[in-house]
Amino acid sequence: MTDVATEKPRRGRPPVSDEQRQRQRLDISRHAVRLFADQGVAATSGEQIAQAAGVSERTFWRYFPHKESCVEPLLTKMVDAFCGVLHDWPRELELIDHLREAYSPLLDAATDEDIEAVLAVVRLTHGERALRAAYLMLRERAENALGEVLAERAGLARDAIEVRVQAAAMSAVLKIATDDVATAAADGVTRETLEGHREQIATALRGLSRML
Amino acid sequence: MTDVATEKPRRGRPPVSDEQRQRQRLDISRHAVRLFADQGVAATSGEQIAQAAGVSERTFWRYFPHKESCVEPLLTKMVDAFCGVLHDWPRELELIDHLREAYSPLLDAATDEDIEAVLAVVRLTHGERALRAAYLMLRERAENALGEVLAERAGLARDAIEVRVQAAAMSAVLKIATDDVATAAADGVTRETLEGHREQIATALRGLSRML
DNA sequence: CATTTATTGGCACCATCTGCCAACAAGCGC
DNA sequence: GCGCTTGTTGGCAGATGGTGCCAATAAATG
Repeated sequence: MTDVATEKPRRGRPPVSDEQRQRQRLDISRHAVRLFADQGVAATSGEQIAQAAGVSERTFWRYFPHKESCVEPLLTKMVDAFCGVLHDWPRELELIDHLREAYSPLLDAATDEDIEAVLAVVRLTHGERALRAAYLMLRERAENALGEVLAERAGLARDAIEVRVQAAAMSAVLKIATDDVATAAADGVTRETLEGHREQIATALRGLSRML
Repeated sequence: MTDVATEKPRRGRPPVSDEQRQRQRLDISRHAVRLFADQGVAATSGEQIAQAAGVSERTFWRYFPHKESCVEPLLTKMVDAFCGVLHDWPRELELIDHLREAYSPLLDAATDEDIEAVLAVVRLTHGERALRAAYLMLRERAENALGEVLAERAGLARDAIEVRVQAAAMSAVLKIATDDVATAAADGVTRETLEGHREQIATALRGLSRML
């Protein structure tokens, strides 16, 4: 009776592992994004995505509550990686210096194709309302993670006004930098454009501090 | 042949004026928001909104491309008012000082019911994904307007990085302040809660500058 | 009143997404 | 292997979101 796990003999088929599920979602996500980029979101039906990913339409809708949320797994992967870097941000370093050190592994963690796909999505969000909405909501999640890191660093409560404001401001900076890189990489991603993201962030951060 | 207007004798029924159309949209908007607040967005059908507003479902869908965009007229009214205040921001004043002077008329321009409705929408956006998306897109429009004001003040191009970053940061501050006021006014709006918005903004702006 | 143009409402239609259920897959003890 | 239990899948029906098309009507002009 001490261990909760022993109380359940666990009969029957076990549920699929969470990672398994995530990988499945990610796989579908890649197919969906390719279709979105090729023919637009509106012109891509759920049936089409399901077929491309090799699942029935029904299970597709089980994996994704809305069509637009197909972009989520791909984007979250990046956002999570970035949040990880953020989390290791040592107290004594400026953010930009920390990024200079820790940014490259972030890029190596993903395949070039995935990075390309993510940037394609970011570009798509400028014309596709539905995607824009999904994108913005994801950025809010990132802002939240950023808020927690900042709160811990400053020794303040997560909901302190300074923490929230600074998280929002930095998040905005990151958004702009990302947007710039995405448009710059419109035709073909080179290692330089990606490394440029860091410096883009640096420039933007400077622009922020100059406003007093 | 010199005047374009004289070339067209204009026969047949004239198109409804733009303001007329806006007023119609605003009217429907009010009905929709009430329903949204009462029973949630998902539980409110387009048919229901149309019926409440006294138009056919078909024309309802003509006025609003998506269900969620029903909140737009009500929100834009506020955003536009705010942008107007921003536009009159004299070069020599700090933003917060300008707001202290010009903020009250903004509140008087709308009925208490509309203000209440707007705040209700802002609160709703925390739980209703669809509304959140619409809300965020509207905020982007506001950020854009802010960017133009800032660009003019600073004598810089609209797409200069400093301008964009500062607009984004200030927009984020405004968002947080608005959120706080909306939750604070959860049960009943008093004049104080609304005037408090100004000071909320002031506090937030201070929090921003403290980040260096 | 006839003509012209704009808006409206009704209908058919496709796409999105959900509930329900039968089929099947994957573990367990025997 | 066979049952038993549980989780996932796919198919089908159905509600809702949203669009195109067309007839009816409204508002102007002469």
